[in-house]
Amino acid sequence: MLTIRELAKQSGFSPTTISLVLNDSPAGQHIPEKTRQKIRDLAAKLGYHPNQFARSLRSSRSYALAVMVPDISDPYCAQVLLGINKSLFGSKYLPVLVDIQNNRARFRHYARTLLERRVEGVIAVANSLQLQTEILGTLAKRGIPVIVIGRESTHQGISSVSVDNETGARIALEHLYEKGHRRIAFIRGPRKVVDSARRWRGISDFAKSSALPLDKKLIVEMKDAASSSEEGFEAMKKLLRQTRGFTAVVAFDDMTAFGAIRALTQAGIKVPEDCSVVGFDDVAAAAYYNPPLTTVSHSMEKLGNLGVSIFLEAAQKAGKDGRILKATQRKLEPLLVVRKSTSTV
Amino acid sequence: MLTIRELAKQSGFSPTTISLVLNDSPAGQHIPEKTRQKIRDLAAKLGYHPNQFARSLRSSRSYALAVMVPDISDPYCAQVLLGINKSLFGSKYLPVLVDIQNNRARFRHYARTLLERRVEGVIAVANSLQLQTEILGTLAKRGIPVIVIGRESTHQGISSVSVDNETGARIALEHLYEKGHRRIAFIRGPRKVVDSARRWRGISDFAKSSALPLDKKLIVEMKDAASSSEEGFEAMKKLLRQTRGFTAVVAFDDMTAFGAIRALTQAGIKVPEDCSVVGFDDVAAAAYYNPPLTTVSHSMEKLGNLGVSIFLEAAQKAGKDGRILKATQRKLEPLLVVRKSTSTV
DNA sequence: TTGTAAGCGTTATCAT
DNA sequence: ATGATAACGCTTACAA
Repeated sequence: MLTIRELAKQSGFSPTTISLVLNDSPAGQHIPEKTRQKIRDLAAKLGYHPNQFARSLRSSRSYALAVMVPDISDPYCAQVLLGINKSLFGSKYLPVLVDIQNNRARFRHYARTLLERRVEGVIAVANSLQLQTEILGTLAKRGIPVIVIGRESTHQGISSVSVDNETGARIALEHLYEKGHRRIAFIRGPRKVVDSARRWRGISDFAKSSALPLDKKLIVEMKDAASSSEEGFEAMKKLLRQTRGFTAVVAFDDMTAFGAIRALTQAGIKVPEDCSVVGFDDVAAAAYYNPPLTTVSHSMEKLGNLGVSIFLEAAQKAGKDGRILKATQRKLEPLLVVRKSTSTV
Repeated sequence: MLTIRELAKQSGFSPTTISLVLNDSPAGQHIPEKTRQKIRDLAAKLGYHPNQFARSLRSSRSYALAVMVPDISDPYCAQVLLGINKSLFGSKYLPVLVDIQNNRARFRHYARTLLERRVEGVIAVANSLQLQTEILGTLAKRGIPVIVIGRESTHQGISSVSVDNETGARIALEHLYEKGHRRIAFIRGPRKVVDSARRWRGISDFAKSSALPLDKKLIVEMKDAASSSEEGFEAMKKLLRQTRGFTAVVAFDDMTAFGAIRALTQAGIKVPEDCSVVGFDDVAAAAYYNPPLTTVSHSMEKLGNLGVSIFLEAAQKAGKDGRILKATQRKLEPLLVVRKSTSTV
């Protein structure tokens, strides 16, 4: 492998000069263009690449960003990852993927590993369960920027990028209301999940302000977060057993909506002709579901983008003055995407 | 940060002894248990972690495995990633995620970066287009184990884990045949995509051996690989414009099947009552689609597992005798997963 | 049984 | 304007 010393020999300049040129170091301001050219040309010709290990050892920087996801096969994660990758391209950072598998032990294990590897930051896609904060806190305390995606962080020193759940739920309901729906059913998220409460507040606020009655018979609550599609399916079946007196459903999220739609179709109820359905998230499959799902989009890609830009800023600051950037909280406004699963009464 | 030298001072032993103990080096066989204990205890107490940068510099090993995907938001990739991550857990390797975005320029860019970072291997999820081989070849030539997932590699020095497409297509068709279907339509994959031809061979072989006529009117070919769901939708609409004389469809893959189902539903044709549909891949969404899709599963998770085990073996060999393991080709037998999108005539 | 010292490749400091 | 040198922290051949 070609080293800078070898390059020095071949070019007749010293390693120092070469390093200064190749890194455009401010300390090498005075090196004449002619020298620079010679060095650059030779480096290119010989295919010289600085050894990252040596660099890292010198600078104690890994140029690695850890991306933690609760479960890689969750389509929600995939979109966020997309955003992260796009934003990271062009920077000198490479993402290290860490899949927690919704598992506490793995979480601990990886937290250690990441420390040892000296990753320069961690972007963690929020788990529906709240496992994370404590361990992430450990990382943050060690001076590593931690950014949580998808949930507001209360913890000092942890940044977050999340969605305005309240507004999201409100515009979903508003859409149905405007389409003339008055008998609307709800599949609420599990109590444990933080988002549930917020979304429900959006619902009840809108209901109050528009004098829409919320019938308890039309409200089902999900049990836990695993396989929301199955849960949506069951919830809808339960709903249908009790009553058919509704013309629309607000589902907790897209996966729930998918399950609900299946149950409706199976019961011979057509979506959207006989019953409208709205989801939340705008997961990729929403666009090609049968029928394509009207849903609240909060551009998970954008969540990822924002997460990266917070990280990049923190990393830069850290490199400069060795100080730690204080945590940032950002919130994204959601948007309704109207597809084929909703229609007028 | 605590160094081995500091630990040496505190313990009264030399850095050498400490290194030998902490790494269970064969060279340190003769160190008595008592010393070992003392050292281990102190290291644990002080929370000593060896600096990976220094280690890497010494050993020129990065303990990083690059995972290249054509498009992270493709559900096919997600499943493979899951398998890779699961298999990598417990090893000392961490996956570096590289999303090519179906883009040649990015591919080149990342190939360079990965070389510089000295990743110890590359697992590349096959692109539907054939961009890859040349650049991957460059990596392989440099002695980095390259494993392609999802397509047979012809290139010397590149390993691969792929699916028996022929068998897969055959069992899909066979299933419909056994359910009594005789007028069967086909949405063929794009010509460019290698898998298309293989799957079609499986189809025509079965047709021949069972005297099933293949009616040209019932065969549509897709144009390119982008957004196969949309293409499936269009293909089915085209099919329906020409004729309705079929009771079942074999789609190129799951995404195509999703599109086809949407078109059928939209035309008032019920799946599976009026028309059966089979897919290929068993993407996650297949399980919760409306209706849940009968499809050929080739456990992409397992593809990922196998890819990792090939890599791990190669990496170990490389570490030992510095030699490069010769490329391995593996093929997985697919399996039919019967769900709700197919029924008897 | 344990310790000394060299070297991995880079870059920052200081000298020329 | 350019170069010599030391240091980053670890491992390992060799010495004691």
